[in-house]
Amino acid sequence: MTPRARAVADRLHSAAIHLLRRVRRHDAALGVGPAALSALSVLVFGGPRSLSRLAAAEQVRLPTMSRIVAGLERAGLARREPDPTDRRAFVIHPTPRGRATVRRGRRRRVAALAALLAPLDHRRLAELEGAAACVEALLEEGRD
Amino acid sequence: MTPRARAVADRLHSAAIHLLRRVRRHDAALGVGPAALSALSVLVFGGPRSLSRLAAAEQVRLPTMSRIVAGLERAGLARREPDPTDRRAFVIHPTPRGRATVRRGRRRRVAALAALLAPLDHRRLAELEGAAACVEALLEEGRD
DNA sequence: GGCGATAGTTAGCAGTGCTAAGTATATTGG
DNA sequence: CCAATATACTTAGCACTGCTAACTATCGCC
Repeated sequence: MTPRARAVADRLHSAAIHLLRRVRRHDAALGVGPAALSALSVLVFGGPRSLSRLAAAEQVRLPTMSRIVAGLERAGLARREPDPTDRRAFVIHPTPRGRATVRRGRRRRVAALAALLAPLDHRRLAELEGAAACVEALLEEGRD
Repeated sequence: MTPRARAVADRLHSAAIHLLRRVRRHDAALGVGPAALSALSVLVFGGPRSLSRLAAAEQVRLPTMSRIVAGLERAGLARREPDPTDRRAFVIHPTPRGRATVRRGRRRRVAALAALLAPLDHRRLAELEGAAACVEALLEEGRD
């Protein structure tokens, strides 16, 4: 373990915490919590899936995701269909309202970050995007 | 607002959420919540300060930070000294145990991220560090 | 001295994480 | 084929962390 990796890990952690705190207020205006919004995004962009698979994608335990999906249903943002191949399971789908909510949240978030990203040139933007993609890829493959 | 910025904002948001969920479990072993740990880190690395200034640094409201600091005190990780220049205010200091806890959390976090960052070459590491620094700098100057 | 601003607390709510324990269905081994 | 085990999900209950509203105490200024 190099001091280099230590420093990078610390900075990533800190930057992630502060970035999320910044956007949190704007997401709050949607009336949907951050975890619910993130799960809904997965359904919209990654496609419908079972509760278990959604929980795995979000790195959260089953009961947590169960409650989140119950909230999404209550809010009319997702619905569950029976899984024809397994009567224990459901397939969770986003509703049209759910899709609209994800789009709206995305717009708000972008508006909030616009002021931040504005001063960056293309090279800098590309670096940020590359870094984010890199982190996501590492998390994906390093799935314990 | 370019589609480019939209895409970058989305990826940053998603990467931040998933990165934090990954490290959360390891931080849980400390017996200190993530917000408390982050506040304590600020005290350790950024120096003692008042509740208000700590809340501002963490982008959190006063009552939230008040409760967090109360918890840190109860756990023996921080203590408050009266501010000699203002009898309404306190200066929050980390205790030796608080410093040790931050160090331990840092070690655990690094161990957790080590497996992720291991496959990266120096160029990639530098890119991640640059991106994190960039985000922090933007958040700092864009302080509303 | 008094008035508005600032530092902090308390109470109470919502959201999100967890484990433990229970139900229902699937799968597997004898 | 039936019993044991494993899996999908729910419910209950706890902890942490965000918020606003309402309060107290002090500060700074006229």
